[in-house]
Amino acid sequence: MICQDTFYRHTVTVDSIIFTVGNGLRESYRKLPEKKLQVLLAKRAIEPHAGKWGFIGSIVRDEERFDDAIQRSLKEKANIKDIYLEQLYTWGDPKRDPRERVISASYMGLIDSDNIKLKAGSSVDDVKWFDVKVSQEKEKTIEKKEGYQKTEDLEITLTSEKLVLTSKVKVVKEFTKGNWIIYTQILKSDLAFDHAKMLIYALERLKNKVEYTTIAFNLMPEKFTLTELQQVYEILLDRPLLKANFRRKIYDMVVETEEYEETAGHRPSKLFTFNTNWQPHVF
Amino acid sequence: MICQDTFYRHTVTVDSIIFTVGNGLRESYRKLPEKKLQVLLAKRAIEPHAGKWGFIGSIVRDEERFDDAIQRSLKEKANIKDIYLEQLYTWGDPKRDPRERVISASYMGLIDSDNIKLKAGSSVDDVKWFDVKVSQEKEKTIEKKEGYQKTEDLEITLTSEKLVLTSKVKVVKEFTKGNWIIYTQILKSDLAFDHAKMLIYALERLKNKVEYTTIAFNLMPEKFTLTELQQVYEILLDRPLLKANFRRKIYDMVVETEEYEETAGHRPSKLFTFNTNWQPHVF
DNA sequence: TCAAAAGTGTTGGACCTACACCCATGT
DNA sequence: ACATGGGTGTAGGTCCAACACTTTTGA
Repeated sequence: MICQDTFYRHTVTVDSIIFTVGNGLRESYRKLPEKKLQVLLAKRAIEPHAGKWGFIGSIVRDEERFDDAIQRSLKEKANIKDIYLEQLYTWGDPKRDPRERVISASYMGLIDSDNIKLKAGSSVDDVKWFDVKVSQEKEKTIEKKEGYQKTEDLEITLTSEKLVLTSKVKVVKEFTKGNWIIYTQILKSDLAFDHAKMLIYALERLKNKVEYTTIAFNLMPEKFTLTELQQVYEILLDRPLLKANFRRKIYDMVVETEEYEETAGHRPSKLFTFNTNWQPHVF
Repeated sequence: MICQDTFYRHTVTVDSIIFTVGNGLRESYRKLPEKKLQVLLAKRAIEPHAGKWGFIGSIVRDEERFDDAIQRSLKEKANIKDIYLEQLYTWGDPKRDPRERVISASYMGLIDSDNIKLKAGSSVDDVKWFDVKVSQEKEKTIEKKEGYQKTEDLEITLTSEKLVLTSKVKVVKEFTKGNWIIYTQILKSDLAFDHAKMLIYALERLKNKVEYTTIAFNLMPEKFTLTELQQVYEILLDRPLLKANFRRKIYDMVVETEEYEETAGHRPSKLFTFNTNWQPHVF
């Protein structure tokens, strides 16, 4: 049995879920452009799922570190270099790839898309930013003996110009004896593999981390206005924030510059940068 | 190149880092027993690292889900069944196994050790709870251009009766542009593989999760006193808590029973159970 | 009687929420 | 003039840390 075990070998990939916040339309000369959450997808040129859109990833080669595989795939396939990434979760379901078992370690990255010139590379036909919209279709909470269970049907809509990809995912969150157990099931998806699941998972983590870290700053350009920063927070948290309170909260994390945004229709706003001396309160 | 990639195959394992809180000595008839954090280790019967102590794990078989592999290995090797586990991190360094590349998905579990009868099973010579002590030997913070860097030398001491295992680990935490990047390096370790790294990582996560979840309840028996619960929190957080404040904080999460602890030397304390109707404030 | 722990009440401060208000700009 | 966003002040409430105090028990 010991010797047998040494024969089990698996294909392992890394996949990156890259988010950015893009500008929408400017309604009038007075109004600021709307911001919107976007995710990077590539159109697969190779089987399986050739022609479908999915996250950028790659098979991990012999003697290749995960980090190297991730950075290599992003460079080769989309022309993205040296970005902040963090490991999210490793997906091990034997059936997640239709042909053979493939284990995938997923990573999340956040970038300012204005700093990046996307370019489709090897084994992908196209790379694009897709606007992300998740809406809850149904929701049900039932009491259980030791806790309760919440079922949500989510519809994910990803749009890029005329392209629209939709997925439906059922999320069952069970709270038993103090622990969350979460099952996710894809009901229908235009995305490759189980990437709809990965997206839901990444969005959840993103929301959580925005609250108690400074990851949101990865989405900002070098210099930004406080309203821009607030818009980014609002989009990530998916709720409106009060200006005065938001500013007090992030006061220590930013430093003002001497520059102003030359806008139109209203008072110009000061530009800020990230305060590199800022320290989180707890280590 | 596409065809080439399909040939890369890797051995994948799952490893479980199981914590419990055990009782120490009772100094006098009046005093309560000291509590101490413990971690489960097995003495490896097979190569590589035969004879060394390490976490319980197993190679993931064909068509086997990660969860199944974890639960199987715990049952086969230590006689532990159906416990709460959560995925921690996947370690992909090509050199982490001395013989061939092995990728490991690590899981963290918390149990009440009194509910478990440990029994060494296949491919392990022994399984034991080890008291965990981590002490900081050196610490240095240096300012960098965009942030700062903190270096810690940690000494990990794991003890079980007469057995003492020590490890020294250097942790470099870099805070750059709002992101934590953490490198860990094992200087010296009595544990198998990179398990010292895994332990440090798990302890960090454990501390964080105790603050904003109810995982600590996994360490408690069905019925417990509030002081016992507080002791568990104190050990996990590694700092003393004030009784009155602690009780107000966990007030909603517990329900009192009619029973009392028959103690000695002081006023008997009421026994509580976890409140299964308790809901975290934010979903 | 007394050491140890069980258990509760109070106070001041930090922080958060909500809202109100004034300022500066381009058309 | 005015719509729009820039920017700041304040009042009220909640939560938390720190401390003080009373109660109950077994030896």
